[in-house]
Amino acid sequence: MQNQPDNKTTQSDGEQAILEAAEILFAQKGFDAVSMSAIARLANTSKPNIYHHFKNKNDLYLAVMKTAVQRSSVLLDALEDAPGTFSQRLTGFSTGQLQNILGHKRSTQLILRETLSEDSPQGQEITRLVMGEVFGRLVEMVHQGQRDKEFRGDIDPTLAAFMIISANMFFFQASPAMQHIPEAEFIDDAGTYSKGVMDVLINGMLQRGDS
Amino acid sequence: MQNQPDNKTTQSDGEQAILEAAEILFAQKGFDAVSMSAIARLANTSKPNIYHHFKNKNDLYLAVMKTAVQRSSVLLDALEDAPGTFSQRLTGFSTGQLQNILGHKRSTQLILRETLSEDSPQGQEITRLVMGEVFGRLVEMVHQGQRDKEFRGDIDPTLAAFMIISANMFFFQASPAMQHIPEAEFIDDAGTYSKGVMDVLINGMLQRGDS
DNA sequence: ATACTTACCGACCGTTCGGTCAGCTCACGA
DNA sequence: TCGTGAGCTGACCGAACGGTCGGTAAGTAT
Repeated sequence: MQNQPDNKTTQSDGEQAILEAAEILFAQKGFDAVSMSAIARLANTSKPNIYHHFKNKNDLYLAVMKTAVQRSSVLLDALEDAPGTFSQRLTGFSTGQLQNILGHKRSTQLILRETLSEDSPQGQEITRLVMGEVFGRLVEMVHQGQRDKEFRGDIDPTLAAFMIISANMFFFQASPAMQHIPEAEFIDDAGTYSKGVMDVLINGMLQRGDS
Repeated sequence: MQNQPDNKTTQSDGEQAILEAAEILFAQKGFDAVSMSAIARLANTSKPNIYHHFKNKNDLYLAVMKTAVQRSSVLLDALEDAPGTFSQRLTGFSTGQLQNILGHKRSTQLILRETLSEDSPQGQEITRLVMGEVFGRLVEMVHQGQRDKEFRGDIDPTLAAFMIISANMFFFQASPAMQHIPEAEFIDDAGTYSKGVMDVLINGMLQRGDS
C-alpha cells in the first residue's frame, strides 16, 4: 500500500515527506512557531514517526537546513563565469542569482532567516558557506573590473558586492509586501528589476558630465 | 514608593515596564517565540498583571507595534527637506534614514519583521504607514531631480527609491552577520557605508565615458 | 468608617508543547 | 517457518503555553 504511487495526495518516501513538510513550515513561520504535530499532520504521518527518523526537533531543522544549503550551493555553480565585459558579467551574475533565489523561495527564506538571526550559532557558518561564496565571487569580479580600468578605482569592491546582494535579497524579502504599493510596478517582473538595478549601479544615476 | 526614581533597576510605571520588556523580547525573537511568562519575568511583574493591562498577547503585541510605529514616524519628520542639489538631498535623506534606523534598532526590527512577514493582516497597513511615507518622499525627490535634468530620465524613480531603501534596510539586517566576514570593513561604519552607497548610486560605477 | 477603583499576585485552568514507549505490520533472509 | 529489524502508530509523559480566578494592598472620594 505504500510502494505504489496511489493515494490521492501523492505521498512520498516517508522521510522525504517529513523533510518537505518541515521545510515548508519552517520557511513559512520559523523554528519556534512550528510544532512537531503540525509537521506530522502536513507530512501525513504521526509525530512518533518523525522521532523515528530524526532524533529531535533541532535535528530535523538541521537536516532541512542542510538540504537547503546544498541546493543553494548547486545553484551557484550553474552561474559559471561568462565571457564579456565585467559590466556584462556582473549583470549576468546578479540576474542569475535573483532567478535562483526566486526559483527556490523556500530554501532562500530558510537560509536568509538563519543568516540574519542574531542568535543561533550555526548562523555564522551558514553565512560563510552560502553568502560568503556569492560575496567572494562578486568582490573578485569588481576588483578585476577595477584593474582593467573598466570600473572606477575609488570604490570599495566589497561595498559594491554588498549593494548587489542587498538589492537582490531585499527584493526577495519585500516583494510580497510591495505588492500592495501600486506605484512599484517593477516588483512583478524580476527581469526588469534586475536590469534596472544593474543599469543604475553600473552606469550611474547622474547624467554623464557633472559632479 | 513608585513616584520616586529609586530602585537599583530603574523600574518604571508598571504598564510602561511591561511594554518595554515586551518590545525587547518581541524584537529579539518574534511573536511566537516569546511567552507571557518571559515578558512578566523581564518586566519584574506577574503574568496576571499583564492581563490586567492588556487583554491578551495579541493586544500587547499591537500596543508595542503602535509605539514603535509612532516613534518611527516622528523620526521621519526630522528629515525635513533640505536645500541643495537633488543629489545632496537624496544623500542626506538616505544617510539620515540609516541613522534613524540604527538609532532605534528595536523599533526597526519590530516593524521590519512585521512588514516582511507574509501573513499578518496588519502587515499591509504598517507597510503603507511606515515604508510608504519614506518611499513616497524618495520617489518624489528622484522625480523632481529628473525634471530638473539632474538625473537621467530613463530610470524608474520608484526603482531608484527602492534601491536606496533596500541598501539601508539590508545593511541593518545583515550587519550583525557581516561582522564575521573580515573583508567587509564598511559594516562597522554606517557613515562610510551610506556615503559609499550613495556615491555609487548617484555617480555610477563606470568611469565616465564608456558604455 | 465605607465603598469603589486600580495595581497586583498565587494558584490554577484546559490545551499544546517536545518527546517517549510498548507494540503493531510487514518485507526479507535464514 | 521463524525471527528480526525497519517503518510506523496510539497512548501517554512532564513541562510550558495562553489565559482566568479569587483575593490582597493601597489609594481616594464620600
